[in-house]
Amino acid sequence: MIPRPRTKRTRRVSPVKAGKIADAADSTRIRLLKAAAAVFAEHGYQDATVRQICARAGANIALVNYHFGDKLELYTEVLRFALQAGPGGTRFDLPSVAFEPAEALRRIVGALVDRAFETSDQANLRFRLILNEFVRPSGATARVVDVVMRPVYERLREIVGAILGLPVNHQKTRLCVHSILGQVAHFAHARPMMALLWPEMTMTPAQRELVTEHIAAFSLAYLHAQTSARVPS
Amino acid sequence: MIPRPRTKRTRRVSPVKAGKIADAADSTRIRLLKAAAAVFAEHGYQDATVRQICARAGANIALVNYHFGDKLELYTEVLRFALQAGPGGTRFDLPSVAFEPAEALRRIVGALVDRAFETSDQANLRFRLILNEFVRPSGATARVVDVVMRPVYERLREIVGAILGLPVNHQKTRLCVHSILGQVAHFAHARPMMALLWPEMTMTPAQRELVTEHIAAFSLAYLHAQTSARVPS
DNA sequence: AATAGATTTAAACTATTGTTTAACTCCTGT
DNA sequence: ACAGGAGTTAAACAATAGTTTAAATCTATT
Repeated sequence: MIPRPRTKRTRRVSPVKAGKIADAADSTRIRLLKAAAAVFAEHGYQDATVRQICARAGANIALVNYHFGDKLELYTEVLRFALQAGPGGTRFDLPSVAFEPAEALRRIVGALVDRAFETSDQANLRFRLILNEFVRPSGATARVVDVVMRPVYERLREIVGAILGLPVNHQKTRLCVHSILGQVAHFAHARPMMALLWPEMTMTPAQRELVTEHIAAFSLAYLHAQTSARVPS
Repeated sequence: MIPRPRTKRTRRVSPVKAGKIADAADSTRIRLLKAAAAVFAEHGYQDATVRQICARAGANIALVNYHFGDKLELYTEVLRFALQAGPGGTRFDLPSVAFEPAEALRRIVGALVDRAFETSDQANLRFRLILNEFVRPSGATARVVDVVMRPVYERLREIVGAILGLPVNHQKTRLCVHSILGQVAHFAHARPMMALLWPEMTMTPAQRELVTEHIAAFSLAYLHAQTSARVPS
């Protein structure tokens, strides 16, 4: 897996990088990035193979090293490429601050759940990349967290804090945020297990909406109960 | 990874299997099982290597194939070995039916959380084996589910159903059970991510108790709210 | 003690991984 | 036209994986 460090030679960046040559040159580069995004999202960093990626991109095996140096740099580039706002799409559907907190919570949960089960969508690729990082950190985990996870986390803390009437870094605020994230991650992640325990739950669109509503209601019950019966801890 | 199917030859079982020879024979077998349980629990099925296991057991590399046929059969045997009730311990601390449902829920959550963070304990090995199956099914997933996960799942359905006043296979009952399991799995599983988002949460014993109490309270809020404001769906 | 079978060992084998090499093609600028 | 570099290719390389082999060792029974 980890070959001995040898003469690592990344592509010498062309002096005419942005010139007419760039189009044709970037073509396979982009194809590799797209293929890599799909394969990494499906299998995770460790299980995705360079050959898989190249086959999907219709490129030679050596090209990932030629264009990106090595597999990890390709992965980092995929994250940079896939995690930033797509063309015309907001970064992670962070609901506007205009919504009342409860509605904002519903929307962010809905966005996360939809995203987790949407197939073959770029937004979904993003989500799966993150989910994989959750359980199998890959050396680029810190970047994933900073770029994608933390915004969602901070936004959720604002929303939950607003409902609870507690500061965003209060212990209780954070625990609740993790409870919400945990539910979403579980439904998205434990599918092979759920298929055995609850075969009827196949996450059809209707079931997805049901799950979203459930998670929101399940979470809001506690949040609202805390609001009404306030005992400063 | 998957070598071509050749002449698969498992150990020819000795005719004097239960005789005096068995002790010495089972010795390395048991050592392999214990080492394998630890390594599989730590790294998961795919990432654990036969060489790691044998090194830990102080055994030759060929012995896992000699005694178990192949890696997957060893893993299956580890599950059979590790997942059944240990000497003098109940299977999964399923709380007695004597407790009132809310207390039973607290206890089962507490047992799961403790188990998830207890280090170097056999019960913890069990739990980690299961957690790994959650996210990276290994071909023995069905067995893990049947032997370990399903009892917890069924028990939780009884408890939640009792609080909700709904049958165990009602949709809402199942959704709530998954919300609870999801929270536990999340706190147990997303530690590398949580270390980045919430560095202070290091799951000390005190924090574990806090998390347990939180998950129970968070979940019971919804369950109790549903009980009081019943609207048949 | 001797023998037969069970167990253990070191080494090899096969497949797959990421990576590198050297030749080759193609295009561009002079 | 042609020199030169960017891009591409097939092949090989090194490391590691699980597995197998054939010989050595051990052990229990005769």
